[in-house]
Amino acid sequence: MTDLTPRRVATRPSWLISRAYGIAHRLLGEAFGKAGMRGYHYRLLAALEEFGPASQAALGRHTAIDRSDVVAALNELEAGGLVKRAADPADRRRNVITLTPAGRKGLGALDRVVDDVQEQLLAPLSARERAQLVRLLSRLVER
Amino acid sequence: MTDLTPRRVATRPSWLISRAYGIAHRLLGEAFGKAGMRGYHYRLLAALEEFGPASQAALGRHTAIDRSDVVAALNELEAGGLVKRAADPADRRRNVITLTPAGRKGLGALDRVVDDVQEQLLAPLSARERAQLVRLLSRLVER
DNA sequence: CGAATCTCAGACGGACTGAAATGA
DNA sequence: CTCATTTCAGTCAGTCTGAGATTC
Repeated sequence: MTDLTPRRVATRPSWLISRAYGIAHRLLGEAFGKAGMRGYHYRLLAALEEFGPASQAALGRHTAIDRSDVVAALNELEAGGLVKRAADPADRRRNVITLTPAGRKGLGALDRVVDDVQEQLLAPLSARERAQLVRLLSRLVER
Repeated sequence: MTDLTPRRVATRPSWLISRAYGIAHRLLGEAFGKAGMRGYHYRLLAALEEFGPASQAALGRHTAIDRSDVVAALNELEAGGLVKRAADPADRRRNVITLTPAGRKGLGALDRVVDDVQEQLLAPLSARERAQLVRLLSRLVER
């Protein structure tokens, strides 16, 4: 595969990033799938844990998930008992989303799943090289 | 945006790779769009230049583009006069695709477009750091 | 016969848009 | 009246699947 793609393509940094993304995306998809979840669920749970109960719109901003997709993913999380929806008494347009104890536990389990994926993803690199890669990518990404 | 996303997400290597991919994808899309092209066109032209005239199936393998999408992209390239389709006399199931002189010129122009994007993408890094990043990503990707 | 090639039509999941309903 | 929020329906581009026709 790699040796088949044209050299002018295969050597470009943007191509390497695309391939790395493809690998990460596949690993994450498989790992979340085995846990009956998707990335959206993890990001939403993580935002709730870090920022506390929030409206759906706020969750959308924290996670960069589209407002429509926040609705759908929360429906699923709520059906699984991982979050609770409640009307905000202070502003009745809002639903306040709260992490349940089960949600907190589920988040912990997903943390381990995600850590596993990082390990697989970075397997070819030493600890020193991993730190270097993270440093470089952080600079690339924070512009 | 970055400072809003949950820390457990934002610090993970797979997330950094996703963000880098997002940036690269956007820059490439915009740049190709201005040239009236898409990534598929570039990859097909590059494969033709590097490997010589080829069947559509072979092009699909070299570029990892789906058989159906190869058909569509070649239709567009042919309409623009960048490639020529001809029946293979040795195996009449095949179309042999050939780069035209205009196609070779177009590929050169796209090379410059793509190089521009690399420059924008890597702008935050020094030459030394860019080489380091490429080295690390290559290791990550060739497993 | 089975296998490969080209082509088209349609499917399919992910991301986004528009608009309605509600309320600040 | 304007703006924000929640929700649903529908769109849209990118990718892949199925099936048919042809040829090996």
